[in-house]
This record gives sequence, structure tokens and C-alpha cells, in this order.
Amino acid sequence: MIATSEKTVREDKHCPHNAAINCTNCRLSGICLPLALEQDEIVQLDEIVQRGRPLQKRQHAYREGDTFTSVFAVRSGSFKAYSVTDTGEEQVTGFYFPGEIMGMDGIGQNRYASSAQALETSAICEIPFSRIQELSGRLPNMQGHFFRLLSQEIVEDQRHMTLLSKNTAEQRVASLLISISARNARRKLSPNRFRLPMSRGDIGHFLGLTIETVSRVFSRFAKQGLIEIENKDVSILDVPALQHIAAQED
Amino acid sequence: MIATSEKTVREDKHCPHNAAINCTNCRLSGICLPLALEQDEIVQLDEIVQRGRPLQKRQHAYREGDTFTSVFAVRSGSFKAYSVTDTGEEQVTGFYFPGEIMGMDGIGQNRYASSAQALETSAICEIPFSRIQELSGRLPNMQGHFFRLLSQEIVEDQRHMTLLSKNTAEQRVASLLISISARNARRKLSPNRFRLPMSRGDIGHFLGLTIETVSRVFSRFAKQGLIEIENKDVSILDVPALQHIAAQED
DNA sequence: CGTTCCCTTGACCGTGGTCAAGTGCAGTGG
DNA sequence: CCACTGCACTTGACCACGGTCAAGGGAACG
Repeated sequence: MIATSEKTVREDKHCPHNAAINCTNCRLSGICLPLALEQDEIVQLDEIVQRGRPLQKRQHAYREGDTFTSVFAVRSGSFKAYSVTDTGEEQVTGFYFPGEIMGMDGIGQNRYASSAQALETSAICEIPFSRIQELSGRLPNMQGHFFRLLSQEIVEDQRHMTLLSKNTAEQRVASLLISISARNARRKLSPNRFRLPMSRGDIGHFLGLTIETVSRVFSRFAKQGLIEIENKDVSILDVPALQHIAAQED
Repeated sequence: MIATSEKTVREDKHCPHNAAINCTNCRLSGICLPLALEQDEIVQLDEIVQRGRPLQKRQHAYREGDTFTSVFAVRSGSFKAYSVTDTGEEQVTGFYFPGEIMGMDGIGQNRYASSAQALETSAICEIPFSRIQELSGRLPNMQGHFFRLLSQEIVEDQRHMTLLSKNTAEQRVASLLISISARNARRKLSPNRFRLPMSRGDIGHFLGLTIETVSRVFSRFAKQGLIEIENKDVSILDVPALQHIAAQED
């Protein structure tokens, strides 16, 4: 019995979808919420984190307009956050990968300002915001970390505003590739070979481009030998060149 | 002596640039930080707020890259927040009017991600962030209000992302006019007649348009009888029509 | 194995950017 | 008081990037 139980635990550590994981043993603790917390504080955080079953592709973690209750940490898989304009067009406001926190746009109005949809089978940790507030009142580290998280989202959104208002199609696509590559590196995955979990349409709706333009830019990059792309699998062949393009030099 | 002092106090109430005002008697208390606080909590906030001399046009409240210490409430006048791209172009990330809080983009990295420049003679309240954190630890209202403020900035930035990625030049300009009009209304100023404190260039750098396009759209709106515009003085003649355009209906 | 959706590619077009010239207002100095 | 300078804004002519429309191919799902 004991042996079986131990085996189960060991399996947990290897299966990122498994719910029987906690913040202390989660391999994302170095980049996720626990980042700024002491060991005993992480234990307290752990007690309020709810880990549900994995979400299938296209399922939502929350939807635009829903009453805000929780923020969510991505444990495995990936999400897009998007809102729908008056004319029914979709604006993707961000992509979320493991260790990243989504749903913070709901705090201000007590309802989510965007929807979060799984781009593939994904697992999330739900963290009720009322508990975060309560915990933040007691743990200055927690409060500070959350202020920082919110502020960083602002900074990222403002960078994206700049991207949308100043950059060409090629610069936008290059920036996204560099960004995903860097986030993979942070999770100790290959920064040069990865699978894009989102569709061309999602990319377009994120970058302010049409699906056709995204496709054309990928083709052009491939023709120039900067990347290899086969459907959703990308290899970045010339990182410096892409960075050069993304940094809008010239 | 006493009479003189009383006279001074009375003048304070009428001159928005004057520093001898506190959060309790400030006529912006209904829309500024005190919004969510109890009377005795406002007194505590008041103790940490620093009120300096007015800033002249073109002076900065803080600069991109400066070490982050404080957030700022605009007391009078107006500001633009902007950052400079690698290629030296300016991206205006927001305009700030009395009662609004700026500088929150500095929390995450401990340095300001943008610069805040006065568009006219303006007064600000400086609020050291360390004191806000300390106060937030003690006053749940304060913590909650700050979480909300940060979140609302995220939501606004995401709306602006949508504007930049989906809307035409006319929709962008109409949106800005409607936004300024609404913020004026909140401060009990005329929503139909006001002076634009920022230049055409600032507007362009905010809306992702060139100065020429901004100018052309203003001219077109005037020709259509939607607005009257003479230099920086605008009269909105047909609010519904502008709202209609801004809402990207057709 | 078939249907459907996603993606690619091509031809054409339009919005807004670029370049350039001109106007008018503000501030300065004679 | 007016002339001079300079900057902000306006307006026009032209152009290019990316959007639109259309057709066809190929992967993924049932």
C-alpha cells in the first residue's frame, strides 16, 4: 500500500497534468507565484490553491463578463486571452504558458474583461482572489509580489501597444517568435525548436494582422532561411537575425 | 494673523495648484485614491502624500528608467506618459488628468517604464510606494483599492491595444475625443467644449497615427459638422455621431 | 475515407504613411 | 509696435504595406 502510494506520488512529479502536486514540489515554483515567497509562506499559499481536472482544447478557464473570483496559474499547456469587439472581431490580448498568471484583468470591475481559452489540453491552478487579499494582508512578500505581477502585466501591455502602433508585420511576427522562444528558455525547454500551440488566426488577432499576412511572413522568413516552419512546428535557425528584425533596427 | 491664515486656507480651496490642500478637503477625493477609503483611513493616506510645487509645461514627474519610488496623483493640469522605442520614436501610453494615478508601471521592475511629462502647468501629489505597501498591509480597503487601480490600468491598456489593432484613423480619433469628454464630465467640466492640452503629435503617438492623419481627421470631422476645432479648442457638436464612429459600428 | 477547417498563395485595392509646400500663431528682439 | 524666427499645424500629391477577395491544397478529426 505504502509502496503504491509512493509510486503515485512519483508519477505526479512527472505528469504535469496531474492534480496531486503542490506549490512546494511543483517544478514551476521558480517562475510562478511562489517565486517571492519563503518556504512557510508557500505552504500557506498552497492551502488556498485549487487544482482541478485538466481542461481540454477550446475549453475556457473563465469568460469575459463572468463574475471575477479567482486568478489562474497555468500549470501545463497554454491559453489565449481574448475579448470580442462590438463588431464581433476577436482581439487576443495575450498568450499564457506554464508558470504565468492570468485573470488579473478581472479585479478592477469584479468581472473578467477577457476570456481565457485552452489552446491544447492544459492544467491550471485556481487561486481565489479573496484568499489572496487575505494572505496579502498578512504576508508583505505576497502583497509585494502581487503588486509586481499586476504592474508587469501593465508594462507588457504597453510594450504590446507600442508593437501594434509602430511595428511592421515582420517585426511583429519576429517579436512573437522571440518572446515564445525566451519563455521556453525560462522553462528549460528548447528556445530553437517548439510547437506553436495557437492558430495563425490567433497570432493575427494578437499581432493586429490578418491570417494571410501572418502566413506570408512565415513563408518569407522560411525562404530567407531564418526559420523552418511546418504547420505549427517551428525551428528558429537564425536567432540574431530575428532579434534584429524584432528590435526594429532599420 | 489668524485672519490672514484663514484667508490663505480659503484661497487654497480655490487654487488647484496650491499645495496646502489635503485629501479630505480636495475636491477630487471622489475620483482619486481616497475613493474607497473611510474618513479615518483618508487621514492616514493624507499623512504620506507629498505635495510639491507645480510643474511647468514640459517638466517631468518621473522619467523612464528612473528608480521607482512613488506613484503620482494628478491634482491639476495634465500629463502624457510615453516611452521611447529603440529607433527613437515616441509611444504615448496614456494621458492623465486630475484625479488619475500615474507611475504604476514602475512597481514591477523597480524603475519607471515610461516618462510622465506635464502638458501644461500642473500639480501632483507624490505618494511613496513603500508607504502605500505599509498602509495596504494594515488597511484592506487600501490594498483592495490599489489592486483595483492596477487592474483597471490593465483593462484600459488592453482596450487601447484593441483600438490600435482594429480601428481606423477616424475611430481612433473619435474614441479619444469621447474619452476626454467623459473624463471631463466626471470632473464636472463641460463634456462638449474643452481645450486639448496635448499636441497633434502627442495624439498621433498615442493613437498610432501620423500627425498628418490626425490633422486630416480633425478637418474631416469639422467639415462634417461633428466638431468645431480651432487649434487646441474643441467643441463637440454631435456626440452621438462621434460615439457611433468610436464604437466602430460600420 | 470523407468532410471540414486551417493554411497558403496570388491578384488587386485602399487606408494611412511619406514627402513636400504653405499657413498661421507665439514668442523675441529691434 | 512691428519684423523676424520658429514651431505647430494644415493640405496636397503620391506611394506602399498590409487588407480583401478568391482559389486551391493539405492536415486533422470523426
